[in-house]
Amino acid sequence: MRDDADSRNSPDLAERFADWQDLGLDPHRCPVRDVLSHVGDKWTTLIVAALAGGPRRFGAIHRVIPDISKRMLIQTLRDLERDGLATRRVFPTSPPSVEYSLTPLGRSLLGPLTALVAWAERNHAAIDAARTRFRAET
Amino acid sequence: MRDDADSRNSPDLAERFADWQDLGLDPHRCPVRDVLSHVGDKWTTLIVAALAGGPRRFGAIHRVIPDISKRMLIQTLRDLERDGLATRRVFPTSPPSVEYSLTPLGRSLLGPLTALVAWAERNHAAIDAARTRFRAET
DNA sequence: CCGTATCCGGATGGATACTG
DNA sequence: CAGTATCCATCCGGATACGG
Repeated sequence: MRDDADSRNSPDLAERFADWQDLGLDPHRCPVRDVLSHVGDKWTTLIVAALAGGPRRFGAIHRVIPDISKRMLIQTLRDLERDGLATRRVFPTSPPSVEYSLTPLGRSLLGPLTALVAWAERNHAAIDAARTRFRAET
Repeated sequence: MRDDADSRNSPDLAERFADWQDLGLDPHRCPVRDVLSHVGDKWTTLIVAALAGGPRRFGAIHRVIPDISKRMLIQTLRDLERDGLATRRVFPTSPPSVEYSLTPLGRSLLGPLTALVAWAERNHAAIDAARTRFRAET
C-alpha cells in the first residue's frame, strides 16, 4: 500500500514545524494544537459530518448519532458555535425547535477533513495488520 | 450563504457518513474514529512533524519538543510503531542510541495532515475572532 | 423538544525517581 | 542515552434527573 504520491507535500510539514520552533512552540498559544485537538476529540468530526449535508435540528443530529449523550452533543455544538464553525438558529415554535448548520468557515474545513477521513479508510487495513504484527512480536 | 468554492468536496463526507450509519456506526469498531483520535491526541501530530524531515534519535526529538515528558514521548512513539507509522532502530553502541523514522505508511499521512495544518494556520485568526465575539455576546 | 445541573468513574498525562 | 515504574492531579465524558 505504498502511497508516495502523498509524500510530495511532506517537506512542508517539516519546514512549518521548524518555524513553530522559532516562535517558541508554546502549546497553549499554538493555533495548530488548538485546532487539531478539536478534530481529535470524541464527537466533533462526527457532528461536522452530520452537518455536512445541510442544516439539521438538534433532535435530528441526535438520532443520527445515537450513542452521544445530550450533554456532549450540546457541548460540542457550543464549541463549534463558539469557534465560528457552526451557527444556531432558534425557531420560537412550541415546542421550540433549534437548527444547526455549518458556516462558510465550517464548510471550508470539510475539504481537509475529508482528505484525512479518506486516508483513514484507505489505510485502516494496513494499520490493523501492523497492530497484529506488533502484538505477535511481543 | 452558499460557499461553493470550498464545499465542492463536502458532499463526500455527508455520503460517507450515511454509509457509516448503515454499517452500524459502532464507535469502537469505526476505523475513522480510531485514526482521528490518534491525530487529535496531544503529541502525535507534533512528533510526526518532527519526523517529517527524516530519521531522528530519541534525544533529538525530545530536544525538539521540550515540553513533552519522556513517558509520553515513549508512549506516543510506541503507538506510532504499533500502528506501522514509524519504525525504531537500535544501534548497540555505548551508551545505546535509538533512531525513529516514518514508514512509507507514516509518510503517506503527511499529505492529509499538512492540509489540515494549513487550514488551521489559515483560519486560526478567524476562529480567534469568533471566540472573542462569542464571549462578548454572553 | 431543547437544554441545564450534578455526580462520578475512568482515562489522560505530568512529576519524579530509578535502571542498563 | 534510552527507557521503566510509580504516584497523583486533572479532565473527559456518561448517567441521571430536572426545567422551559
